[in-house]
Amino acid sequence: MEQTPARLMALPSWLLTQTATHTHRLVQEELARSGARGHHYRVLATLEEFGPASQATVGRHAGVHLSDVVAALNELAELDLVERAPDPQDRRRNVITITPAGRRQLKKLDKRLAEAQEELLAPLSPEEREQFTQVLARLLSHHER
Amino acid sequence: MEQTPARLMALPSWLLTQTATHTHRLVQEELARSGARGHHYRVLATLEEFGPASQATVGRHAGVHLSDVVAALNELAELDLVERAPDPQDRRRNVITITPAGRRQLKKLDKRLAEAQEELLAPLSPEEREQFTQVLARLLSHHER
DNA sequence: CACATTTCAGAGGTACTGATATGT
DNA sequence: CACATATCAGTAACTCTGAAATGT
Repeated sequence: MEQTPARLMALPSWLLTQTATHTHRLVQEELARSGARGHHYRVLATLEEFGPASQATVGRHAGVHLSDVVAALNELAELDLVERAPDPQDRRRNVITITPAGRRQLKKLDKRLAEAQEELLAPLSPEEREQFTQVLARLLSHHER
Repeated sequence: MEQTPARLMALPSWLLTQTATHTHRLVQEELARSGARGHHYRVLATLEEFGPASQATVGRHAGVHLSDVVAALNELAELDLVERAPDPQDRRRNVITITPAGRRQLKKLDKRLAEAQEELLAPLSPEEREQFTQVLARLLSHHER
């Protein structure tokens, strides 16, 4: 990469989105080593933390668009990491449940992601990492309102 | 948006990429108000700061993939914001030059982006903004090596 | 009837791969 | 010949829109 215009280097939005691009690549590579992709982790994490739920609910928790939840669940069900069963209470719904294999996969992915964080934050001291994370959390919650 | 799994909220990579998504949207909306899109600003800024250059050079400075430089320049040339002329020294090359209208557009976009930064960083104090920007710059330069 | 859920088809911006034609 | 440039076609992951079918 050659020199970047000063205008760009001074723009937080540019620094942020560029860093996010690198981060995204790191995360994707780590997940791929366990045969998973972006949405898979979010969906599995949601199911483990909030329990069985309809696809719509899973999507809202996981921040995955409804249209994309379908595809993600197809893939996860294919690998027997989740189960999809009709809800007898409300026949519009499917109830999605994480399987034991899904929990094992989730644990693996947790480790992968821990490594990705390490790579991402490598140049920062522990205090800086903490601060940085806090600031990001504040920004995100502000923009989610 | 409903509650997000704790696992995700604790992941810097997640916070970063999510915030980047919001940021990207902010920036896009601002640029769109002046009829521009992502690559346009980067290309114009590069041309103004480094002077006329070949398409390949522009792309490397602007961080835009060569395949995409072509399309961006087509659009910018269509709007008379840049000029594309064959290089007599090296007949493989086009020399790209920003036009006066291009400079005016760039100034407008600078203002748009300043507003986007303001929105992005709204919850932070001036010192926090400064720190945050510094940390991002360190992370980016680390991952660009 | 209004509304929620699942599903599919497709668009739009970004990043990238690969092939080709042209020229140094 | 190796290499650089400009161009085009197409892939991939992500986010989102719109519409249809089903059910509450």
